Amino acid sequence: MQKITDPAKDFPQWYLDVIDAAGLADHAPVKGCIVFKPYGYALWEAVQRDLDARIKSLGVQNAYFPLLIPESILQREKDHIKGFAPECAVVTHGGGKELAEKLYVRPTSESIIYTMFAKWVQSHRDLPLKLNQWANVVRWEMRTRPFLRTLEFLWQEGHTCHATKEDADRMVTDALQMYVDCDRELLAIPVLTGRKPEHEKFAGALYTLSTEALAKDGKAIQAGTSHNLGQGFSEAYDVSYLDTEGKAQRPWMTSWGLSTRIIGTLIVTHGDAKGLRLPPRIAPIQVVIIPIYKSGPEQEQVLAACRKLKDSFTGIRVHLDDRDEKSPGFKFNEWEVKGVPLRIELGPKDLAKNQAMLARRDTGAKEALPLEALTPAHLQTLLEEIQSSMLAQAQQHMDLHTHHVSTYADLKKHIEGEGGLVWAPWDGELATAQKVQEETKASIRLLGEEPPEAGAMDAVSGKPAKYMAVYAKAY
RNA sequence: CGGGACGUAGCUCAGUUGGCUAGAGCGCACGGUUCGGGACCGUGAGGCCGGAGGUUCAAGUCCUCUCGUCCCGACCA
Repeated sequence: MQKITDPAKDFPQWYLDVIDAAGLADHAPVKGCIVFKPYGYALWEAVQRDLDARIKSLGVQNAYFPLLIPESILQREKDHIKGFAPECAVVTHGGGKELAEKLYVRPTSESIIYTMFAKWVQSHRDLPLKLNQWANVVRWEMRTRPFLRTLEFLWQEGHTCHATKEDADRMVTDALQMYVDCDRELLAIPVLTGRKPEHEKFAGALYTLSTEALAKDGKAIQAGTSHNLGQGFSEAYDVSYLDTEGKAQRPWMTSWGLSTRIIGTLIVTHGDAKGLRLPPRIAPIQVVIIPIYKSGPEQEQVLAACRKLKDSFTGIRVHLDDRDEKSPGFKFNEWEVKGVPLRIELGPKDLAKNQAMLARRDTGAKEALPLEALTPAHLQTLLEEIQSSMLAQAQQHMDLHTHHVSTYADLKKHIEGEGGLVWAPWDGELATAQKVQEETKASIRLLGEEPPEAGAMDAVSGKPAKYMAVYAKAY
């Protein structure tokens, strides 16, 4: 197995090494696409299980819409098509013949879903209509990297239709909170939330809310986003309903999504020089048991003890690595690369003392424990402790790399130094944001909920500030 | 799509001014000895040198085109 590049020396190479060494994904024979290997797909399945339950608890039902969207349908919302057309894959032939109308491979599904909403929504009694789909989408990105940006990616996209702006606003914030909860509780990823500036919002949206995580290299990553689409899509797709007074009304739409990019976010949030580190709640294997023995009678004794231990761990995702051809040292390293939170080592010396060694992946701490103390309850407690410890570590990293500045010099200093999230007053002008982006590569990730202090000036332009903005280099 | 680096065994790479039968380490298969932090010995399998075209008596090596990967930009989840 290959050695992993030191993340301090070459973070991008470290990222690729971890994906390879941990067996998460492989390059596909298609430009910009990856194959999810079973261990990597298991992570996505865990996200799906967790998020699907949360989505349903918001009263949203799952449905599925076609992959291919007729050009005429995609074109109906002007801003939307303008934003997405340049990065779409287009099907021009089918059945050996050129198609009369081109079919777009969905880059997102607003257009086709709202075309159906137009049929399904007639009365105020049909609202709210709340659907979600788990799907793949294609966006022809110029630059790709595994999980973080691929031509085809997997995600869920929620689409809802409401009678009032207030209802839609509530849906948008509920969806965003759902992502915050999933990020924090399942993935132990702390996130910052806020509104995107006008020039960064979703094509065709009224406004966009997003969650931003912070990678270990100081770059920001969007980890879940939620849009209030206003009435523009209702207009474009001719969705209307009759209110209680029999008057035709335009409903309000929302859409929100979280993609397989979250797996990349997981890697760059928690990974270390030894490889992947997985928070217990998402880990496909939470505890790995490694037997240690010389060939001979002790082999079967040790293995029997390991099996007994494994069988006693009900409710825990446990794996017994009983491969005879690999040495214990090899196994220690392999499971550390794969990020398994807890390791139990059991050998003849332990057996003689009726104990086992217990090692934590998050801290590296190792301790001897009597076998009778290795109960499922004890392990569960420990796994929960690791879960919260990993969230705390990530939160600490984010806090340490969050700065508030009032001068452009300080903004530059932080961005060009260790990176991170930099709060600065912003005058709301696109030109100011562009100047910063050109000179520092940092963009405005989101705007704070609170307005700037009275009299605060933009750190760059010197004009009166309208917002508190978070600048960062981003993935 | 612009700039840079690179495509030789599953992986990482070596291969001299173009020259004879293309190499190493790791991994893989088999046998044996091992097993408390990536074990060791032996044997073996595995290559139209990314692809196409060209120059040449002769191309992994030189030229052109093309496809792909990685990095840095612009675009974006």
